[in-house]
Amino acid sequence: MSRRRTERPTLADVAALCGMSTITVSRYFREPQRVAPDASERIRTAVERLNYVPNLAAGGLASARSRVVAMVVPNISGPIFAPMLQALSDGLAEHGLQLLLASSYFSMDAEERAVRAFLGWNPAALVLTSRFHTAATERLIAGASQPVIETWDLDPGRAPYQVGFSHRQVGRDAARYLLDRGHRRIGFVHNSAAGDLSAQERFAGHAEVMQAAGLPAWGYNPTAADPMQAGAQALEALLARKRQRPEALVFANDNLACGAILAAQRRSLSLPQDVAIFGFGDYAFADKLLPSLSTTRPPAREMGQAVVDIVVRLQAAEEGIARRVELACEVVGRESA
Amino acid sequence: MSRRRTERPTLADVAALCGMSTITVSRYFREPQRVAPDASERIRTAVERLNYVPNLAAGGLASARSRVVAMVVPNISGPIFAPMLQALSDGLAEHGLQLLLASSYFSMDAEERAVRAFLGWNPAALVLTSRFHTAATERLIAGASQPVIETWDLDPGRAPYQVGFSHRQVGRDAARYLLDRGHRRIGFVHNSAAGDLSAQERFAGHAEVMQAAGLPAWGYNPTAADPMQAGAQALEALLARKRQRPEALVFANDNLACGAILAAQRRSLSLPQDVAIFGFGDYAFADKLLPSLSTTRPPAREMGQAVVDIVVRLQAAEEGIARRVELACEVVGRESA
DNA sequence: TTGTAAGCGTTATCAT
DNA sequence: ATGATAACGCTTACAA
Repeated sequence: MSRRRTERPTLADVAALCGMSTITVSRYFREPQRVAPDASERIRTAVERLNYVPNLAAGGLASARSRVVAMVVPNISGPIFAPMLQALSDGLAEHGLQLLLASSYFSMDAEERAVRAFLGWNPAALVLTSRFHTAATERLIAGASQPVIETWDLDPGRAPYQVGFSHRQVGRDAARYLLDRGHRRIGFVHNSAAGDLSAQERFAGHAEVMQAAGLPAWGYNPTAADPMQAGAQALEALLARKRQRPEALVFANDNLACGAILAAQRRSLSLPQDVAIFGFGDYAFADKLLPSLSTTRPPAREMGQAVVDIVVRLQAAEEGIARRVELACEVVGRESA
Repeated sequence: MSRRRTERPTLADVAALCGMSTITVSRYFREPQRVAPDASERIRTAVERLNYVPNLAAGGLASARSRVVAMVVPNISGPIFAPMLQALSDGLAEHGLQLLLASSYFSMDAEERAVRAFLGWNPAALVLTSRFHTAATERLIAGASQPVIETWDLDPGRAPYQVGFSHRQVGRDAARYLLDRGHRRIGFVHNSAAGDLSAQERFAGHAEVMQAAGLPAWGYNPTAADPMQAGAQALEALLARKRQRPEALVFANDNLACGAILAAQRRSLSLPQDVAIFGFGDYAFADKLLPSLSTTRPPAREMGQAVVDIVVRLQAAEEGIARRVELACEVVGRESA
């Protein structure tokens, strides 16, 4: 008995219409060069006539492969990951691949749920952000037959493919940039959002350079949940200090730094004279602030493209794909530091 | 002969491990209340032991339904659509649905390709941006058995579900806002990116109100491809006019308006005295500029939530789901106008 | 270059 | 409450 619930034509309908077997029509889509020109032409016509759209669930089931790439990002709407997503989505589309997306809000549990659901699709690849996951996620990706690609971070010790940069190096470079400009009392403002382990890596790099220069490394923890408010809070609190008033501040990200710049505007401070401000991320607003924000630009688009490259080469079953792609960040010196 | 290409456990493996049939295990996932408590418990243990992940392609094939919602947006990384995507993705995740995403760059052909690919997944719903599509896309969605939801626009004449707002009304409201503030020579700066038909709707609303007030409606077409540069170009050109120098400018979007504000900063103009600036979109940087940008906030998150609501009710086969959800935009008066 | 047969892992249907 | 069986629409393996 037929269980067809849609009127959608199938491969069999196309095959019947042009008097060929289903497998030939199937080949027409997957390996066109193996189908004779006149057969191709007849198939093309039939496909058009019926407005045939291949059922990808059926294809995925039969081949145990799919043309989707699944990615989990902390958030979609933020200025951080969007450029990478765009590059990823565009690059995948060029190769006939599609993007399945979920956001984790820096919650490893949410990431785990997303990974679990995604693996059910047999994705061509599973792309994650950062290298910190729950134990269950680790188990899932270790047992997965799909390739896993971690982004925004690097860790030579790990098994998955990695496309990223060194957060520690970002911290080092920012500290050196400020030291080179003569600052000595340099503070680091942490992200009030917990779970941003990469930001802690950046602080580690910062601290490393400070200590090598014989200077104290210290961080400030704002309590405000909203990043802009947290940045403002940090600025107010630190400039109010009688002793050890900082000359420069590195913020865990541009949102925090932006909050500080706006707070400085309101208080009519002049930056960077009163205090130099340095961020991370080079968000879209960084060059629009007054003063414009000095920050570090992560290789967002480049990471997206590198992921596409890996996926495409995996699809083609190429050999010798590099397991680790290290990309460089760029210090963008503007007015605020 | 077995064609299994992965070691991944299947429903049959779980069933074998706990001595039940596959269908019972299948029910455990889909209709838990129909499985006896002790059976449930045994299944739960087996699932955990094997780290079982359901094959969604198989499920989708068998049921002709899937737990994915496919969406095509003009772009992912822009400040415009990201908040809606975030709300959509989050809302879907709460209901165990996933988001398949593609960007069209305002190209109807790219949209068509994406729609074609997406329909192959039998998505629970297909979500599009705007109501302008190629003829082939129209044919595809007309013939699709999946529900189609159009967003960011409204058109009573169309068949798909719609969740949006009136761009024409946005144009009207902006013009009235500026008229109320005493401006009379008000210009409209078009988007240099072609294909943004919604922006032309906003201009139509603008023109309507201007003409009703007995004032001329006119638009300026910048040529620079980059929106920020286009905005700057428009400001320079229009303020250089000897006669009919505008008192206020409505920009097709906040990017253009931002370009104008930064250009004004460089020229040390004082806004809104020299010229009032009004945007559209309420992008993340709008309140961070100096002066902060007056603009219209579209109901981005609300649209995402409304789409989720429709999808969930469709999944539950509810009756009487509204085919058109009209949401309101909000004029956000700040410093620039 | 094309075709046949079997199977991918799940769910709908019907039966008990 | 549970199960047997037959699809779902496609691709693999092998054959011709």
